[in-house]
Amino acid sequence: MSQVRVRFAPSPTGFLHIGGVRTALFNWLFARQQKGVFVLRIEDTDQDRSTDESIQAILEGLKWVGLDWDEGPFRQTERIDLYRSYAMQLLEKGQAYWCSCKAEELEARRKEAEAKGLSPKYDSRCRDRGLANLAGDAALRFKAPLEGETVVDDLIKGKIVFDNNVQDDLIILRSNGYPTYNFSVVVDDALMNITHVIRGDDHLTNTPRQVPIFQALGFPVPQFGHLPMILGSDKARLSKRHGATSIMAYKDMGYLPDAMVNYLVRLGWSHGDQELFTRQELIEKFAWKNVQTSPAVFNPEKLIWVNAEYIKISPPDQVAQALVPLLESAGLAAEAKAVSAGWLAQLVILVKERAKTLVEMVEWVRPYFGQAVAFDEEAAKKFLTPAIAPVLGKLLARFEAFPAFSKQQWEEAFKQLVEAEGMKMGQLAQPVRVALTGRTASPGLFEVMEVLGRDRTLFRLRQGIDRASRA
RNA sequence: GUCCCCAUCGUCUAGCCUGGCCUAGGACAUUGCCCUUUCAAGGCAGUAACACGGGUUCAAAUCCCGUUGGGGACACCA
Repeated sequence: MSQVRVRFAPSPTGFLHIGGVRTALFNWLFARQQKGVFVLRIEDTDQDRSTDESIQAILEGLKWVGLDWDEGPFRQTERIDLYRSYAMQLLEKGQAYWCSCKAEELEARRKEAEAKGLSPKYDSRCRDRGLANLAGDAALRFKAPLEGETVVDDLIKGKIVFDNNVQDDLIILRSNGYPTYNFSVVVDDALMNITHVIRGDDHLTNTPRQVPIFQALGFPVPQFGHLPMILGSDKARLSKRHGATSIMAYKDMGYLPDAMVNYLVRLGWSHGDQELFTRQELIEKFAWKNVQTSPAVFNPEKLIWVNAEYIKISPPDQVAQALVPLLESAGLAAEAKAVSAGWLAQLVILVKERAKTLVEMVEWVRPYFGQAVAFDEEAAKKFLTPAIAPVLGKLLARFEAFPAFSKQQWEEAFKQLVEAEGMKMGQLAQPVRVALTGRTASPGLFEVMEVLGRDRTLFRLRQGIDRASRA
């Protein structure tokens, strides 16, 4: 068995979307598992819609989710001569012909046929005219087989049979000399020795159009695998109105790349009851037979859960690193710069069980930067009252007696005071929480103090007492 | 309209190929309880599905046919 070679071939007409990432992911997984080659090819033969920014967005997106490619990126626009020469080969062999029908005419005939309830396929009127492209404005059409059937043994869907008589003679070279998708794909997949074409379900009906071209060109036909689509909550194809579809939008929303990969791979693939996988496990356990044949609805809530899990289990320094850009865009650039990576990782540990996304984490982490605390007015009003001020004063005195912070000792001192005052834990804990963090919700008090350190804890306690006495 | 694909809890899915172990399992979400200094996290419990109709068989979620429903494709887009 020769080496597995797969490819991801997006068209650069926008950002890299979630469906594209999933397609790339399955290709990548298979390549890595089989010790094969993952090729990246940019299908930019549509001059009007392709942009360089879009190519950059695709590369950026793939890099973010960690799907590295071994060859490419190849751009089809740099290979135009290649397609032309193969098209000419077909013409010479009599397997293609020039068609002088104008685009508008074809459009009109299609509409007419549809109105009559007929198939909108091309009527092959130029097929046997033996036209030459004298004016240079004809399109080249492939002579599709008129009878028989094309059988595709799909890796995911199994055997699929298409009647050849429903296929029409598709254009392989436009009148402007540019190849069309179905042709350049075949030439490239053949020339790049692609062994397995793994793509979205939406390409399934392109397969019986491409297979005869492989054959006409004398190329071996690769194996095909068609991944079911991703749907929105209304079961319609996933699109902008279902929420963000750009992979990079998820970075901005605070998702971890590993979480995206884990969620996306489980959307259509499973390994028993397992929900969370490391990359290595994914590579080892991936199998076509476990790929779903039916489309899957994208569920943002489960994505959030997966992300929360990854925030909890990923190495804190790694999460901290991913958090930095989010801190920056939240206006905490200077603060993030002022602290050490180690301390930031401590902060992550402090709040990681509470944040489901990095964006949420930014808010959880905000109170721990800087010397002073910013009070939530409502929280301060409710808990930093004149009545509590003297108790906070006593707590401050007890804490000050310790030359250094010790979680056990300080907690002990705190509890003793609560008992001495005849209070309930919460009656003192909440005011202290507000003094320390400015808010009514936070991680455990003594974990907070640990991250804050002795000096800042005492400073903020004084700040809280001051506020309470003036209330 | 034509062609193709698909069909298990609200959602992602296990089970289907190789019928019996399925009183249909797990996860997300949801509900309740527990834990608790707040918010989370966590633990426990609950609600919830084989689209429908025919076959085949001693036996069907599983095999076959049909219906219905959903998706996709029918461009000088990819």
